[in-house]
Amino acid sequence: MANKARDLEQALRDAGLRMTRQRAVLLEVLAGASDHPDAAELHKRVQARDTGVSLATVYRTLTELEVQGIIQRHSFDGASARFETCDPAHHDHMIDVETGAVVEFRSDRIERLQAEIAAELGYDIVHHRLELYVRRRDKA
Amino acid sequence: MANKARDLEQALRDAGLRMTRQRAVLLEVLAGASDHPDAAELHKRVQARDTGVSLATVYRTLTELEVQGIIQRHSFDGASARFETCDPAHHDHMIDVETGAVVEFRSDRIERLQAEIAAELGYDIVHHRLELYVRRRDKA
DNA sequence: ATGCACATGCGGATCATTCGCAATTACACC
DNA sequence: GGTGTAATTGCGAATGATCCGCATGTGCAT
Repeated sequence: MANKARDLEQALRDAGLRMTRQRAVLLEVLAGASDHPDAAELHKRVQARDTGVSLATVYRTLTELEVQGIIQRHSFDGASARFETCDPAHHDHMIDVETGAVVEFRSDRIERLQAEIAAELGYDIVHHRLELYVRRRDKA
Repeated sequence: MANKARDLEQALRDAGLRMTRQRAVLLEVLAGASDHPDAAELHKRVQARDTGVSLATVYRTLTELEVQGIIQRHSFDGASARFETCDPAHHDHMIDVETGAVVEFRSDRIERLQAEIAAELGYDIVHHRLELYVRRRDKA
């Protein structure tokens, strides 16, 4: 897993987008984020490396990256959108309602059931969203 | 299914809220809505019965009703929030990405799997959100 | 009936996000 | 290494959804 930022840059170039200074910084930040930051947080992190990047550009680039399928945008419970790079494998989210921490998980069985349900009603799934809002189980 | 509006009124009163002309109309509209309207749409329907109800009041009342657990607020994919009265039975949503239509469904198997997954990671589910964004299957 | 806390209606305020537009700049081509 | 052109950027202003402040109105317990 050498350089994730490089992979993102390549993906961006492959999508026919130009590599700019501001995009490079944003990609580095995205590559280094293990959490799920929102646009304002990303902007802050980007500014820490290069003060010459506007929030508008962060938004524009995030939108572009999302359209190109390079990153994903999540809107948990009506708050501002949060982003993450597209992992090779799809996953859903579990949000700890007390700490706000996000845990990723995946269940092929659930995925299969979803497809079945949609099919029964005559639909194909374009994408889905499964979020479990949880609380750490009381340890006795 | 006698008078749903009456039930809502009772719930509102039981919650210690006052019954006003504007709330009565909104409750009637909510009781009669089989779809999942947003605040603007609800306001429009309310105005059709009584022009003297402001959008701010619709918002305030919807928020109050949600807090009291009388209605539910859903935020599908970053669009404006949509509301529905709380049904006795929980259900999830399937949103037609082309028409915006919402279909309700429920799968006990999925619910069970969700609980299992959370339990495995040491969590209890507080609530969840499962949305399938779908497209009508091409009928050959 | 009466009072007063709760509601309402405005318009203005927020918050996240987007847009218009003029100034830059990446990158293909020479 | 120049050059041209279309993609990008940075502002600040525009949006759209939703909420707030405050003065006025009104349910409802007494």
